[in-house]
Amino acid sequence: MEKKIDRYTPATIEEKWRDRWALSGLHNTPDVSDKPNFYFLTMFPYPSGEIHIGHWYAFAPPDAAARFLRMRGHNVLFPMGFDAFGINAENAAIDRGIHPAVWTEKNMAHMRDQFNRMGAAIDWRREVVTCYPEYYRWNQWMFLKLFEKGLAYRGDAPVNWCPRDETVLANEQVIAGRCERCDTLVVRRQMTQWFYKITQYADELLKFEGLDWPERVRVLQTNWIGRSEGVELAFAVEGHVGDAIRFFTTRPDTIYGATFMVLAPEHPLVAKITAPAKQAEVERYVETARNMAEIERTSAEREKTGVDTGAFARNVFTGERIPIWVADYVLATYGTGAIMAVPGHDERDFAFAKKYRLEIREVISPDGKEHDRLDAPYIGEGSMVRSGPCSGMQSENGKKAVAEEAKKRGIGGPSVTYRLRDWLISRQRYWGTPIPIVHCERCGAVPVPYDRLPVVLPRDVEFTGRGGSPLTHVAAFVDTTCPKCGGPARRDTDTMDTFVDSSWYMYRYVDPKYDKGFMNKDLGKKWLPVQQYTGGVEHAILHLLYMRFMAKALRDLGELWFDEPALRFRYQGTIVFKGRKMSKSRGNVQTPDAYVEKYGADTLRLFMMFMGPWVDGADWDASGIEGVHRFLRRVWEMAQAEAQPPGPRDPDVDRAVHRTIAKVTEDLQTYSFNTAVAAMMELSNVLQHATGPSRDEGVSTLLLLLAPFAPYLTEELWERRGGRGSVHRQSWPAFDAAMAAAKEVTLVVQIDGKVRERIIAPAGISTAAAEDLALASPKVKAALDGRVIERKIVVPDRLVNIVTKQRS
RNA sequence: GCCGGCGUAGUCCAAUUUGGCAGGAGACAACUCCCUUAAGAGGAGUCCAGUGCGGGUUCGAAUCCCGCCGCCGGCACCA
Repeated sequence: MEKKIDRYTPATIEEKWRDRWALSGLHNTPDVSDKPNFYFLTMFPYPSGEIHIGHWYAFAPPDAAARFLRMRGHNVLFPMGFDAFGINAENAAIDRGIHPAVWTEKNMAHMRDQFNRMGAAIDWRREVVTCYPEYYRWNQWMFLKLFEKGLAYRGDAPVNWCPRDETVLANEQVIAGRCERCDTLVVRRQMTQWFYKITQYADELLKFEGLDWPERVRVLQTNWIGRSEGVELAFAVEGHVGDAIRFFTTRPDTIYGATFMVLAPEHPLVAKITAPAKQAEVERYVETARNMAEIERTSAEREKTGVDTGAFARNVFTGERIPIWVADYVLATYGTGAIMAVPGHDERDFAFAKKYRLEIREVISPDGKEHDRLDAPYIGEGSMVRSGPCSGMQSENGKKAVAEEAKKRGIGGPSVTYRLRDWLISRQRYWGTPIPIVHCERCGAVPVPYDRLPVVLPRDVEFTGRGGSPLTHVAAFVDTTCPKCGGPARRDTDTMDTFVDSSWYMYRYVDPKYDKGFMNKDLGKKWLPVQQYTGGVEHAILHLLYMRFMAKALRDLGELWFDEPALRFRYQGTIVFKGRKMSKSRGNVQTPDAYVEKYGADTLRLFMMFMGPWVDGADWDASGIEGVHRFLRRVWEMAQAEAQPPGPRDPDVDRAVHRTIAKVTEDLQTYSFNTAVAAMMELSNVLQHATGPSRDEGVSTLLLLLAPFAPYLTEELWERRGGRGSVHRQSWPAFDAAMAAAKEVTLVVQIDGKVRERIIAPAGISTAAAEDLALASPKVKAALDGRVIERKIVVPDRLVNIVTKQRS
């Protein structure tokens, strides 16, 4: 009797299970259970309004990995939320007159729904939304704590300004001179802003001990921090007692070749020391530099420019007067913003000296001899020449000698400089966390008392897109009284960088409603630190660095009991479309909706994981989606076929099943989703031609293996096959090495590396027996005719290679 | 310029960790045949590279080493 199997209609079964799972609370994670807790976190999205293909790629594979861990016996926390502050919402308000809060709320509602369609096993009871006052009040609380500790400070510095977004940016948000968000060329501005002192943790951030993070991310962070060892020295300025110029160098051994000094245009001493005759020229130069786009100014290709200040410094080591120049090839934001220029041994100084006819002197010689003319700077190490008492020393020793001498004279000593700058957190935008500071004419910058938090972002605001931050025009917000003296005062109208929000959100998920602190520590102790974190590699030196910093700062405030927020990190590559990054402005964003409708969420999930290695990303091309859909349809048919009549087991089928268990288990641990899917396809190909109990059991095992990948289909089939409870509550199939082991192997027989014969042999055959078997083969005998055997190499269960030479 | 990573059938990829049969693990596309349908589809099979190029190590190299070429990231006047 033929059993009639209905067609696989994903839309029906997916809707059915979405409802049932929601009702039964299948995805809710208890804080305590009989299983060990496991915190699996994936970077939360910005609520742009649409879950696109890139989101699927970021979320579907980790969801499968988290589901896998559940079946492996862990109590897995897999939360989701929204990084809900940010400039897009504000721009929507300006362009379309929708309030950012309304726009964001609408988008989140839509995206939650899309997440659920994807079948993501999210415990929504723990959702975190960063734009709610109950969340951002803890941003403010942390700010005040950091302020008390000196880890938050207000400083006047040259900062990155994005003219399009009309706000300052942190260094990490400037990519190749352009705004990370909108790609606009960034300019420098001198401004007083709030900073978080991430540089205090520079050395600790370089340590990755105990962290299972990809090499690539560690290298990116290490380079970004840019630790550099050297000495810091000071040269006195002629006629300006007490205004010595401090500078950093990694090559103190070249100090006898320092024939001039250079200050960055923003250096505070420039105005002070410039000779009256040069004043106009210097001012003009500084002004020009100030107005230059950052990218142009820092381009190494551009010809160097500068002006003489007319002032002189004294090179303590040579005793010479050396001119002080101003040039924009010296960066105000690195080291002390000043250098000793050694044109003989530095390419940049050499080019500058050539152009302005400054003295170029050789003080390091590769061969120990003095040379009169240098055609190019010599960058390497060597022996010191024309270096007074140090002459004849090797660079290596000279470095120490100079450092010691400087220390003795009290003008400097060993020093370490970092490329990393403090994190600028102020933003001149509305849709963010208000900085909890009040400016009083008498008391200065006064922190808002803890009991008056949160400082709530006013809702009633006009969005014109002109005249700076909308907050500055809201009198009800700005006008306040000083918490200290009670006099009239103004609130700080800047808001915090949204990366502040995301630097600690992982602590909030454990109990997002908790109102006695940023984290419910009793529950936090059961979950933290995060055991597995996933997300895009583009955050390697943004979010991931800030998040590590914040953990260390909170630890030092006594709020955390660990050093690192996430122990293991894995990233996904980027999905591009026709070789270009997907973005709204390019108008090439690919949406999943049509595919979900046609093939179902399970197919799209599976396809996302099948496209290729997850770390590699891919160029979006849906042409292969039919293949995975066909596979699911075959599983659908196979799992509902008549039960097999009783009969003998089939060891070949059993072996295929257990090898697949091993393969999928391993691949899920290493995030090799593509090969896991391939292995399941292979198994289904085997099962289709199998019979007997091995087939029935194999199909059940396949459903379990497939459950994390295709949660809807497997749940439906599990039910139809009379499975008890949810397939997602089942234990992961156990691997049986004995069943996976082959009883027979194919031995390849090579003669001089060329394959001549294949022999079926029992597995585990001894070396001697394998050799005998090979030599007994007629084909081998024929091939050996006229040759002498030199040696035999046997790889157990794989091959026999017979090395010969011509019989002489 | 510097630092990473990657080059395998028409396409996406596997085998690289641990050197051991590339009659490719899995797919897409194309083609042939079979079976079907209201339309979709389904099944069986065929086609297709010798691993970017050159050298080396080895009994044996896609895999290890060296040098080129190409592509993709990141950094880039950081003293």
